[in-house]
Amino acid sequence: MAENRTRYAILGALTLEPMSGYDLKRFADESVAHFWAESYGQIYPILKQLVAEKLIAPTTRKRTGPRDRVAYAITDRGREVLRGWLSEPAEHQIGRIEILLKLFFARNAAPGDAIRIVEAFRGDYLAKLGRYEGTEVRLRAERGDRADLPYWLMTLSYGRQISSALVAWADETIAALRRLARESNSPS
Amino acid sequence: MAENRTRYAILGALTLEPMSGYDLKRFADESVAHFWAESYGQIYPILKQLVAEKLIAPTTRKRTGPRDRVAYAITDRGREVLRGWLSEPAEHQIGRIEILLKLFFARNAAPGDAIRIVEAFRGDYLAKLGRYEGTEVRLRAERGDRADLPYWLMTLSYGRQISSALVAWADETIAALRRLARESNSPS
DNA sequence: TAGAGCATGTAATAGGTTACATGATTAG
DNA sequence: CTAATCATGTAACCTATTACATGCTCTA
Repeated sequence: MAENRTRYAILGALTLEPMSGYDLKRFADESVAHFWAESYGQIYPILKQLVAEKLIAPTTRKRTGPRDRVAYAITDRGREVLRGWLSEPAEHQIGRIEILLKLFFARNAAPGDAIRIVEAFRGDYLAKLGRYEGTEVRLRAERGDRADLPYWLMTLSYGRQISSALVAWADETIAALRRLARESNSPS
Repeated sequence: MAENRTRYAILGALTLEPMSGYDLKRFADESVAHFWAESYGQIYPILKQLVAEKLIAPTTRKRTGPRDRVAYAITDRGREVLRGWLSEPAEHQIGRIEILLKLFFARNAAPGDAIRIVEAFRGDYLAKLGRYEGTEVRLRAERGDRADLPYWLMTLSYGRQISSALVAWADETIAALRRLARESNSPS
């Protein structure tokens, strides 16, 4: 069973600085959103668990906003556990890719449907590609001092390479689908 | 909420021929395994649901093996529902990519760990790449008659392109990690 | 003074995997 | 005879998302 990775995402984020549940969600949304998502429904219960296991500890409350804010800091044991996880190979998920499921059964679809779907897919990834470029520029400018920066850029590069491979695949696939449509219209 | 896609996977498979729950699992394992997985715990309950909704119907039992085997056939309503789903754009999942999470926090890891992990990752995708080539040859030979073949090849191409992009990314990333390690050992 | 953002949390639900139970038959 | 394969199913569990509740404070 895929062990709960949210725990490690939280431990990892807390190595950067102490954060509250709210902070963690914000952090996830702006930094790792392109390959990782977290929801409050996961974060808060797991924060409690981690405190019980002494992997993190609440720091003194601060009043930064309209409400008290409990920031959690990672403990030495927390760092050990994180390091342990980091030393294990990454499980690779089988991943369910919806567009491929549709394409696999596309013979049952109306003629233009498959093409439209792949075109939309292409558009999504082209847009992502643009955003990655932007993020890289911004990261280098704002976070050029961070020792973590090189690692962050590696994750961005992953996104960039996947996206451009998928745009290329979409182009090829759209061409093939058009060919198929022509052939079935005018069977020589 | 991501509507239950297993329903459509089953409906789609039953357009090829009537199948039992057992058959469906086998079919998934050998045809769409590289982008879709199904488990019995999903298949059997959903078969019942689909029967109740009249999207599929049990055919007469056959004795092909040591036990009775109930094959289900898709109904006209089932085909309609499938076509409806096929006409909608594919939702794209945010996807949680574990190796990127590890890399993102890799500054906390022991020196060689990140490199080892990316190397293992590279090996996995290189192996996949080889399997895709094999599958394509086999498919063309065994299923060259199937009208669905062109669609199936498109899903294979996706796998091939993703895999080779990821091998390239891994190469680049391993090089970058080695550079980082050298720099931290001998800070000029 | 209304609404947006801050901040924490929970309950309901969905979607899925794993492990197990059951029992027949066939191949080695 | 024993193990593997055929075949169907279920219960327990895990992970995660969504939607909601609460209530404060700052801004327009």
